Amino acid sequence: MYRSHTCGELRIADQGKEVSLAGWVQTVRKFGAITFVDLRDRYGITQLVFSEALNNQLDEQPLGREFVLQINGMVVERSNKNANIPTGEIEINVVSFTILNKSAVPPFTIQDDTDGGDDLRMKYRYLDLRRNLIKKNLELRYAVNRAARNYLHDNQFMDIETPFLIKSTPEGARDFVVPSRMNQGQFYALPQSPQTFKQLLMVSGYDRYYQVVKCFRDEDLRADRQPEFTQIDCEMSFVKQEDILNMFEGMIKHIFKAVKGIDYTESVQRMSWEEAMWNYGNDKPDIRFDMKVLNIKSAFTLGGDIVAKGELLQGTDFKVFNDAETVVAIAIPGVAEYTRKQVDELTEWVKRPQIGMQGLVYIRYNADGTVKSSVDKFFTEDQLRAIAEAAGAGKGDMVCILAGTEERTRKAISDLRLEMAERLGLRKKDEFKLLWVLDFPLFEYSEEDNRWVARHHPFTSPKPDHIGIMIGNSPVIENQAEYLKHPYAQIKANAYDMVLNGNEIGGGSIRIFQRELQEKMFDALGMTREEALHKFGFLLGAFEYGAPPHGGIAFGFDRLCAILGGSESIRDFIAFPKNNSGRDVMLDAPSTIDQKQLDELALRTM
RNA sequence: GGAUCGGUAGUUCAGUUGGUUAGAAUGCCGCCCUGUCACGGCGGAGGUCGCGGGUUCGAGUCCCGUCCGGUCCGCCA
Repeated sequence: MYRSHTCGELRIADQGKEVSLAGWVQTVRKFGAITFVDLRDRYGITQLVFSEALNNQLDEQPLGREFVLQINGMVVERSNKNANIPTGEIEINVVSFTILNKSAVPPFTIQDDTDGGDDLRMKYRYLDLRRNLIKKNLELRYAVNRAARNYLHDNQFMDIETPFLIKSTPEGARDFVVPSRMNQGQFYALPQSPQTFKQLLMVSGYDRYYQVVKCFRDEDLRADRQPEFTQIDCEMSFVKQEDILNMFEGMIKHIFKAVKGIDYTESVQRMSWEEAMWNYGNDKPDIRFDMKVLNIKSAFTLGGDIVAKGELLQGTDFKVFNDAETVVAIAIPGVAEYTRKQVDELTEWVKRPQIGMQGLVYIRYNADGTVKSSVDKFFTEDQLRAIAEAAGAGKGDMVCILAGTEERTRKAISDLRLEMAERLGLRKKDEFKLLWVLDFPLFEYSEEDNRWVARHHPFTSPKPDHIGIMIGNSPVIENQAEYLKHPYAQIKANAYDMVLNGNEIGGGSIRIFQRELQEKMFDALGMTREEALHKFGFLLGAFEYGAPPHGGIAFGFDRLCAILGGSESIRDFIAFPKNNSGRDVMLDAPSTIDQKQLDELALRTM
């Protein structure tokens, strides 16, 4: 027996017990005759005391950081207690010890505030995983996993595995492909999600399915995006949108409670995609704070008939605004006192290529009620005050106005809103605010291909009222610039996203379950009948045999864990993540393969 | 595909207008220390300044190229 207890277990009540412990040497603090060793395992740290009697043996077998050590000894009360660790009231008087394995000097310290950089930590990930911080993240990940599974199990969901080697159907993201040896020249694809399989399971009558499942997308990485990632993938039969929203609102609340101890009792706020774009410039708004967008002038419409025609600009003569497609503003609380330098810095910030604005117009709403702006030449004080107040500014606030083309400007005001909220400390890590965004457009126009593409995926059903638009109009786009006026641009989907603190954590839809409508959908996407049959014949076929109405949702598991853990980056919530270039620097993968392997696959390298 | 920041001791970083022998902290090694827990004290070792080229009397520093890493845009149904 290597150990009778773990290193996080012993307390003052265990005093006098003879115990054996095994773990890693965290630190060695050597004095003349007495040596303290902190022994660490997954459960904690326990202090060991090596008295003078063991000095000879310690001289022969010196201990170093990360040595694997097994000891036998007696639990005693400490004379100097350490309130910082749970085992701090006791220590072990070591009677005998065995070095189970030596360790090379680790390239970085195994501590919360490690001196290791990201690159090094990834290369020696097995050491990085010893650190408390990463361990806590993985524990949180497991807790979220367990909570989700418990909830789904209690609601009659059944975990069914679906295959990883499937057919490539390049709609949306790029597929990872795997060459087939037995069918030379042919390839499997790794699933971007188990979408069609879970729909087939609904056809088969497994009316509540879930899976915590790896998905693969061959696209560029980000701090919150990995090429292989995990989804909590769910599907239900005989449900309408409302049923799904309720079921999975319940799941997230259950996770909040189980993992964070949070009672999220209020019902989750809902808004349409149009409202989100209109009020926040973003389809996944962070609603922990207000700062809504004022649409001074917009090419985008809300509800089809409410249009900002620019009333606030009437009688003014500022060419930049008058010529712009879209003019939007936000009121930033409490920054009317910003210095010239700070405003200049903000202007530079919006002019960066990533934001791409030409400039920034500001209106200071001073504490004394006066207004001062960068465009005083073109506006009267009353006109400026009217804009400021419409943006929701009060005394002491500053209004920032951006102008330009619709899409870019709307994104820019959203970025500015988030940036300012971040700087003002309004994005609190320990505050969690959920939101359903509903009624997404069914289609999105792809300039590159000059056709409509599915915004969610091609299995998403249109709003029942909008099916007529699909049936009655051709998807052909005559004039690229006018695509927003095409009837297809108005079609809304039975699709929904769950947003947590400005992050999309889940998304789903009520699916198409009738062959005719599914075929119409493929038509709309510019797919020929032959193509549709070739790619999705199995699904169309299945719809012929009694497909029930169904819908579902998938949650980004890694991202959910990261947010609950208070981090922007998902990497530290994945045991073995890839780096920015999609490489595993520990394995040094991807790598070349042997000529023999290539030959078997009938592949040639470049 | 693009933008941007970085690469100097095992590690994290500093390094002035281009100028003598490239520094600090930490880690490592040695000696001292019986109550430390970020132990302390004294001493020591440790460098292809990512790589290649150029400018210059002289390059860690300036220029060009390249590789690697971070962040972002595009992309991610």
